[in-house]
Amino acid sequence: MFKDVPNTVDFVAQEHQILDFWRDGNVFHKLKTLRQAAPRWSFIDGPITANNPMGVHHAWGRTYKDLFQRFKAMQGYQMRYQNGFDCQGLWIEVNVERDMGFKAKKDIEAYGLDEFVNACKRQVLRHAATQTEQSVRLGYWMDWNDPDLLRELETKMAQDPSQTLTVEGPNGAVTDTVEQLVGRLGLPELGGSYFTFSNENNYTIWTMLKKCFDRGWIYKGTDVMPWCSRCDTGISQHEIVTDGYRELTHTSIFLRFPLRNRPGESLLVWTTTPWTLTSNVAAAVHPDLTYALVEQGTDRFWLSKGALENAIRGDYRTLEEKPGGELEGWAYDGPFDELPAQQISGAAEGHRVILWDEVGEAEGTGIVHTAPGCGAEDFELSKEQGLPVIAPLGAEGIYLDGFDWLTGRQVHTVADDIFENLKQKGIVYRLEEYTHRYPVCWRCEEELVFRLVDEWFISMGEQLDKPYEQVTEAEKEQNLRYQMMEVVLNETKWYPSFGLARELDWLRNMHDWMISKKRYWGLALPIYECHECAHFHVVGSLEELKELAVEGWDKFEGHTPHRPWIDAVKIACPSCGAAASRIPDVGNPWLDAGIVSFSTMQYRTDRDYWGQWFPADLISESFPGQFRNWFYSLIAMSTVMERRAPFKHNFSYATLFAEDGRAMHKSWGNAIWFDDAAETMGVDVMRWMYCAAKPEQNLLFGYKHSDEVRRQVLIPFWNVYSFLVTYANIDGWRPTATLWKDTPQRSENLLDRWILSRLQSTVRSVTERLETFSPDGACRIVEDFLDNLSNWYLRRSRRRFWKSEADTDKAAAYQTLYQVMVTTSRLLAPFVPFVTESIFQNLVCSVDPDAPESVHLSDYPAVEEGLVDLSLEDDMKLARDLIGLGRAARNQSGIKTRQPIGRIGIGGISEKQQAAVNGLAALVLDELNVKEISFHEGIDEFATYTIKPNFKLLGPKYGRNVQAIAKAMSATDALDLKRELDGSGELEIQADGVSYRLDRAEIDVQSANREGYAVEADAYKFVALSTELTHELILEGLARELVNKIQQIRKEADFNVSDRISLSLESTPTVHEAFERHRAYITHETLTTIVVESSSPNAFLKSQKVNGEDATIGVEQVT
RNA sequence: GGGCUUAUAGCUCAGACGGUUAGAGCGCGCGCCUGAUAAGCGCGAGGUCUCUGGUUCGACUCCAGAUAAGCCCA
Repeated sequence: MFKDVPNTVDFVAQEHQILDFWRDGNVFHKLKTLRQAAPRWSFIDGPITANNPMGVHHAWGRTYKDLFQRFKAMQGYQMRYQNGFDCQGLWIEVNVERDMGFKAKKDIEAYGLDEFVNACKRQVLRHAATQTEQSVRLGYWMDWNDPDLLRELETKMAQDPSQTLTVEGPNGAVTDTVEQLVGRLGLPELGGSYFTFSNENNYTIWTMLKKCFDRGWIYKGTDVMPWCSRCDTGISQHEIVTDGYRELTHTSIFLRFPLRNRPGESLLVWTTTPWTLTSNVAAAVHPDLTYALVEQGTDRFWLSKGALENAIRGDYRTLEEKPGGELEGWAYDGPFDELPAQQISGAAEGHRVILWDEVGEAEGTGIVHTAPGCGAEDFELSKEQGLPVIAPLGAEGIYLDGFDWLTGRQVHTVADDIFENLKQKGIVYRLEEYTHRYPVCWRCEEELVFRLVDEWFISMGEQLDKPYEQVTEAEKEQNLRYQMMEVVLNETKWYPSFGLARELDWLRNMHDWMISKKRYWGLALPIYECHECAHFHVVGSLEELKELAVEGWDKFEGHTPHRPWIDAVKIACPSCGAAASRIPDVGNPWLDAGIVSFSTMQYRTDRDYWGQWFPADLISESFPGQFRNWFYSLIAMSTVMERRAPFKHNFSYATLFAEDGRAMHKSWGNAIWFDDAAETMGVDVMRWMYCAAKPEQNLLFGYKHSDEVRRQVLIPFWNVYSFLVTYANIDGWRPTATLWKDTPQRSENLLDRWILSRLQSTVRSVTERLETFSPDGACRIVEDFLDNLSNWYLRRSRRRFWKSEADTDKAAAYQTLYQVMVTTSRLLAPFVPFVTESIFQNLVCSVDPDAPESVHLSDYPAVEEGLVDLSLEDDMKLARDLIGLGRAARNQSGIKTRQPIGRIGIGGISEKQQAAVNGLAALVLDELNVKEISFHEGIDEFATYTIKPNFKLLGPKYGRNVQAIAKAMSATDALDLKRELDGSGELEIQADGVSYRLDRAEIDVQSANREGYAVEADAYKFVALSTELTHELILEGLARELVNKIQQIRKEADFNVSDRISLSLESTPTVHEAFERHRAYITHETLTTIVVESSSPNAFLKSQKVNGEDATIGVEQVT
């Protein structure tokens, strides 16, 4: 006996049972053992930030990762199964700051850097534990750490990081301090997920930076960049995440810059950032725009003609016009010339009009206030034009010395006072509220300002003014940019394919990579600056550091390479020998993630091992953002290290939204937490939603969608399984132990042969789709197959299972359905690992003691070519099409399916197809409830025709003349054409004076209309049913109706399906005639053993209409 | 301003290689089935396949341009 399978199932509860089964049976480790000598398939996981619980959007990506890994495992490959956690950087810091209630960097310093860094590590461990548990819940098979161990480490880190602890690793016990154990997580001796805060990850980045340094690609640059004054750090181009802008309203100001040599005249200037006016050095105009001098009261302004309407309020008079070019060099009084910073820099003295092509007049005044210390474009301009640079802001957005009353003030607090100051100076024209998209800090939402800073960069190579194809080898040799493009073009494939174009676009245009950040928790950049000789040196390894160290080594030793411990070490400057300190900056976190194709695969310690796994066969992440983030950093670092691409295939996918089409947002009430989704929908359902989604399109995720998937995919699948087990148990049918993997025997039954062929075709297509990274295509194919299985094979086969005698046909039905279900479970195991496991356990493991103990330890099904019968699949398709047409005809005529019909006529199909229909006639007759089928050449008996050319054949043959032929055909009576065609087998058509001979195949004959028949037709074939009902047919219809009614009454009376009954019937003579004529049939179908004249008082009685005739039916159980 | 993507039924989406009745699910209407049944099946209504040009005998499909939306960059 199989374990009973109810037709309703709690998928969620079942998933928990399966999880227990996998865990208790160590099934994942058995899989690794099973494949340990197999060929390798390399997947590199993009690290998930261990900063929050996992979201349903993460589950999308993780489902893909698991899908491909499970698929490849069943195909017989070994894998590394290493998950990754992203651990360092500002996003971790920000959350820890928030938890601790810190407002600014000085709070961190007051708290103590060592404690803060420790807290960051603990935060990572905590969330890594949670995300691990959630991933396991999803069914994501990876070499996971024990979450309890991660929590234990977190606790012990809080107690005392220097205490010693022993933990079990894959190759035995490892003893070390807690701090070092945490620093060694993910390394071979400890196993489990990799953590980007690991010592190995950090030191491998050092190796990479050293290579850059040796090539002269690392430099310290001065730049004006977006700055968050709260985080007190620059926001690099590479890390502004998707929504780094907000719609914000600021008070903008129109003000006058009085011209020094044109008394009474001013430039009218506009800005939305009044704090930058302190640092004005020039005013830019477009050389080709027209500028006007307008008079308003006693004021005279210059501004661009196109900006007049927008800028000027009230009446004015235009006095004069000049092209912008003629304004060049005009000197003016700046708004803050009294400030020491203006005086010392020479800006106050030198204010003048400059020309700039980027000036526009769509907003503002067409004259752009230029402050090179406060804006990136302005800074560029200052370099071109030799303008002084005034940098007003220091750390935390505080005005520096030289700004008088502003010095010491915070930039976000000064706007009103600046307006007041300018009003007193009498140069304000007007203020205006202005709404625009303004950059904000992607972590804390603080409005960004632009600040002149020193940061460290990796040079990405000059952008050459020519297409990639024309870049020479010699140029490439020196240029990381083109080396990256080269490896990407030559060695990688992208899914969806447009990913390649997007990555190349980024590579072509990317700026140098800013790798420094003035923060605390992250990679310690191994850059040592000598204050004696200004030389800087990059240290490439721990060993080199030790060798060069001149002080502080004792304070660092035993710690992970993080601040503050690493900062204690000073080295001897390789140039002058003086003691040099590490720059205090930490690294950009994409360095951490980008190095993992080296750091996690023992690049530094076991180059052979690394070579076996590099490059990855696959990486997979969500594409928004990653083209310039992880994909980019991975490629950049791999190119620096080896000038090779880090992966062969990149499968990426879009963004997950809520069902309302908007981003999920807690405050909008449309967010769904992973845990809730998993326990409500079940993860198999979620996984199917993810797999079936088109990866290049955004996925709308929600409960409505999940209900649909459950109803349309999982429940039908489960119901077929439930049906099989239920009847197998009733019949005592048992498969032989090896039946699940035996080649199916040839069944005499066409349905069996058909479904087995369909199964093979499905196996073939699904495998192809998975091999080409098209899971959505695979899902569509599977859904089609499940529909075939459930709504055709099983529906048509039901009676084969019910019949009481155990004949060969019944055995064939059981064997077939059994083998189909087992193979389908294996086929779907990578997609929906839980339900398929449940089915496999019951159908296979309970029978065959030698079977793999899990479906996931079995092999992926291979196509059994011998079972493929494409012509049978075509024939069945034809039969189903005809049945569809027949049903449509019934619908049209209003004759329900229970009413038998004498004959249907079928036409428009070839003789071969007729033979096929004859072969499947029993099916067609039964489905349509008709007595016989007749075939017809033409439809004239049932309807009229339309005749059209077969465009597909005639188009290539006659070209444009096809249209003329079509016209000529439609002008002729279709019946005449049909007769001619039937007579001679061909058709002669005169069109535009030319005569064409068309044979049968070149003509489409289509039907329409009806006359006493109900006819339905598609492009070439038709089904006509005779609507005439003989007395015999009517009686038979009544009989079937009676069976139906009696069955319903049985159900209303709450009888069991196997209860025998006595029956009474009181009705019209016609109904009694029908009953007598079909008595055997009716009593057999309804399990009636006694027919009584009048019912006993205990009988269940019901009066109703039966096909319009009054009838009272009584039923009673017979004991 | 540049790169990439998307535009098909009320909604969510399918529609290699261009072929003349453009499909599914949901929703809606009608019907069927009832030994998978708090399911299932069928039929129907509903679409100028965003617009404009072009290529072609023929364009939802290919090309160009426009419009709108999204992502990225400037």
